[in-house]
Amino acid sequence: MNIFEEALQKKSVFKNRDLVTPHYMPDKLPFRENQIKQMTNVLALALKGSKPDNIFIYGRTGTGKTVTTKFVLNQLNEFASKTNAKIVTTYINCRNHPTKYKVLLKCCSQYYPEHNFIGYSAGFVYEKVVSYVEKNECFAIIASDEIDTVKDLDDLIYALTRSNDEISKGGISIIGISNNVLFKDRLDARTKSSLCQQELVFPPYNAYELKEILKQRVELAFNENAVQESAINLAAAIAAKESGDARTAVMLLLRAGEIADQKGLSVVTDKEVEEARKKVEEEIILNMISTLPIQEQLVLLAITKLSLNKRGINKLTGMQEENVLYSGEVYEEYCRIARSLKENVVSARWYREYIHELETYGLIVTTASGAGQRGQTTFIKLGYEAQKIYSSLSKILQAENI
DNA sequence: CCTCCACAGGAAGCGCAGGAGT
DNA sequence: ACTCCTGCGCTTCCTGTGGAGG
Repeated sequence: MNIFEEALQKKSVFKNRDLVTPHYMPDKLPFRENQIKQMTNVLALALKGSKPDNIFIYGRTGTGKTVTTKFVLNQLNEFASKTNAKIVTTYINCRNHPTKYKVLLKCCSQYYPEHNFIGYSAGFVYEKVVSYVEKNECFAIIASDEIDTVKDLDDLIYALTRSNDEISKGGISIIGISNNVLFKDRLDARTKSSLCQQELVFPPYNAYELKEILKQRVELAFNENAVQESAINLAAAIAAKESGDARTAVMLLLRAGEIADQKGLSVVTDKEVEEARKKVEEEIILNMISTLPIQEQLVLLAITKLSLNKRGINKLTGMQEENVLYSGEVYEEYCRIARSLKENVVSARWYREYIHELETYGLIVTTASGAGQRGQTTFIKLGYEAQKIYSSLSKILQAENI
């Protein structure tokens, strides 16, 4: 028998596996009715012929910011084309378009699909965007996901806000999406007030909500009775405890289903979810680490190596503690590693910036030294199990040929 | 009490790449 | 095609901090 024929004939717990991948966009968004209503109310102004306020959306990863926004924009487009309202919506992931210029360029490529504006000056592209809106007397809604990654955000917001003065009929509105709560406070006061005319918060899902979401997905994606109720509960409980993140919850189910398939089981139980949990956690860590610059990976490597090799003894109590490291010794270890790998070694000052970065990603936890310690230092601890980080790191560094 | 230690983190500046202006 | 400009990653230098030790 052909090996592919064999693979196709293999029984599966999935009815439609695509529906439990993170890319799938459900047509029902439970527990986001409020946010949808608020967004709809603001954007509906465009249908009545006046410019909607700018909206700023924030919430942690996996709280449904992106899907909800896309969903509302889809509905808006659908309705607008039915009623011949002049509305253009653009969705931009700013991680891939991290400057004012690139955001505007992306808008242009949608407004003028037959033209290619790459290489034109920033001013020209801006004019093109404004004149399109002006000429068509339409309302442009620009949704900028991960807006905190835009370098010259103040300029972008200012330019788009100001453009509304030049446009007599129609207007440009911005929907900014961010998962960084602190980001809002770092903004220039003017930018902040114009971007945050309307604010929307997406709170993390609790265990009950996650359970309902998972149930809905299970019905769509899995065969009937292929997932035990308790397995769903467990997946929801794990995700709720760790982050309230719907994406990890869905990933848990997906991996659990795959594990069941591998074992040739027809039902997904708690056991598979438990196994999937390890896998998903590793995937998350691997993902996070692989996007880090090499130097930060080396700092992290220094921390993991030390935590694996060393006892951590609290000098005050003399007790065997969890692997707590001193900032100084980590720096020394990092220098050794970097030198031995023939990578350049950054200064201690910059190393401290790296430590901050790593902390914001949750990969490490730092605490200021208190009494019992000579002088001022920072204690560093890993945010995840050292062994897991170590295995991810060695995979990545190997792939990079280091 | 003063001084030293072991750092934290601000300020200034430097070399570089790539984009803008001419 | 050319210079000019600007942002980025980084270094150097410096001031601040709070306990330890004399």
